[in-house]
Amino acid sequence: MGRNKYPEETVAKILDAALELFCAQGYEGTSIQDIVDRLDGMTKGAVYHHFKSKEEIFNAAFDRATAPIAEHRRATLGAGNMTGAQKLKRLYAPESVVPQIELWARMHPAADPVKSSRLLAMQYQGSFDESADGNLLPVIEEGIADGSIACECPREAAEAVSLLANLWLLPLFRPLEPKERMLARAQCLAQMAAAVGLDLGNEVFQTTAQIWDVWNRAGW
Amino acid sequence: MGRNKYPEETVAKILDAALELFCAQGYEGTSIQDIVDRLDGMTKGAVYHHFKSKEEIFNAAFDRATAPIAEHRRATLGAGNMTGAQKLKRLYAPESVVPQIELWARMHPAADPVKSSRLLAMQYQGSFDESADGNLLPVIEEGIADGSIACECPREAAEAVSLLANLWLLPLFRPLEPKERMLARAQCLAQMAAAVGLDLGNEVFQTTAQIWDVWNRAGW
DNA sequence: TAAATACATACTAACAGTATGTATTTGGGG
DNA sequence: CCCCAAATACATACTGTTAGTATGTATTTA
Repeated sequence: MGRNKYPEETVAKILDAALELFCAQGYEGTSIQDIVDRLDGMTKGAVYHHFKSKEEIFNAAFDRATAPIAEHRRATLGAGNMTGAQKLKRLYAPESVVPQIELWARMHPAADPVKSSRLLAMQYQGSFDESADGNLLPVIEEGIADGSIACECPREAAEAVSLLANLWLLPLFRPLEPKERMLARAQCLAQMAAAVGLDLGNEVFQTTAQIWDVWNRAGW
Repeated sequence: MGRNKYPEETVAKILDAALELFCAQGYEGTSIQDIVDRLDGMTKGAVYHHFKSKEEIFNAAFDRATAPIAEHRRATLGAGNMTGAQKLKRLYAPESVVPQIELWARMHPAADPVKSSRLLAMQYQGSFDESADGNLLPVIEEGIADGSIACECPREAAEAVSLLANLWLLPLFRPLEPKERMLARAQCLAQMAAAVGLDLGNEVFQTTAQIWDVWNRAGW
């Protein structure tokens, strides 16, 4: 194929193919050759010219997919002068969560924790990162500072809520439960969060319902 | 090596070696050859005579290690005529949890979610199984039946508590936090559980402290 | 026009798993 | 108790697939 004048197009193609395959088949279930086969005409040499390992492709593919969504989430928080409590509610409102879910749904992850163990590990690690360096803990602390949130253990509450939201409310690695069960989970999480001073707002239920719709429509 | 009169000894050796390696290096990080190399003189043929795949070795190794502990846990619950609420507390008392933790500590799992992603997936899946088919949900329902527990969403509460206990209170896949942080997590979980009607009892704090000691002594 | 870039081609090493061979034990008939 | 066939417990030698590398070549850039 000679040489492409615009190599970033090649990189984009590689990452698109990789993302889809990693989600559908898992990390171990996807070979570099699988990816190459979707890149009509291209060969492994091209892939290994742009990326030094399968690991790097995996990380780059997910970073690329999730970065704009994280950016959007940050943006909705930054705008206006909201209290910490208001920001917390917005973090779990449909407008913040649904774009992320639509991405996941398009990626068709396998509803099997073992096949998706690598993705699961990412989400697990990500839950701690989200609470520490991401949005959740800072927002809670902001709320404590401005008096809109009363929480005695901000770090712990953030971690627990983040873990449950990412690994329990999101139906990524398990077969989709009936809608009312998912709503019951949301209700349960909201009660638990309230017990440690976090009001997730009533919008979590709309969020959960929309997540379910998206997931159900995607055929899970 | 000819043929062993007592093949179950060979099986035991294989599983012992496999368990240690899978924990220390993860599933993908451990090759069959790694296991064989610890079985002085034995070869791959022996391994594949007793087990049909790496997957099967993995499952057999963990089943073998965890079965007696699960049995012990069941036994402490069965004995005597306790209410559901009392059984629930006992589920998180040191006597129920510490044996399990000592096993994990001996196995030296890697404190890295990605390297241990397969184990993490096991624990994740196991959390749902534990609440559904295992001890937790049945105990809660027993408590509801005998009036000692008032819980509106037993299934959801069981899943949430089980997930947090297994993936957050147990320091399996993340570096060990300072002791006071772990105790704060326990406190936070207890508050959250109480909010959905589950009293985990005061022994969770002793349990958490003992877990920390075991883990710390094991050098994490 | 020389160097850097974007690929392709051809290879290696490690891996899970298989096919097959061989020695030992077991179990049943005399 | 003994003999022998079948089953068992391994060892040896192999295959197919994989991530990754080494190297070659055409195109672009400076």
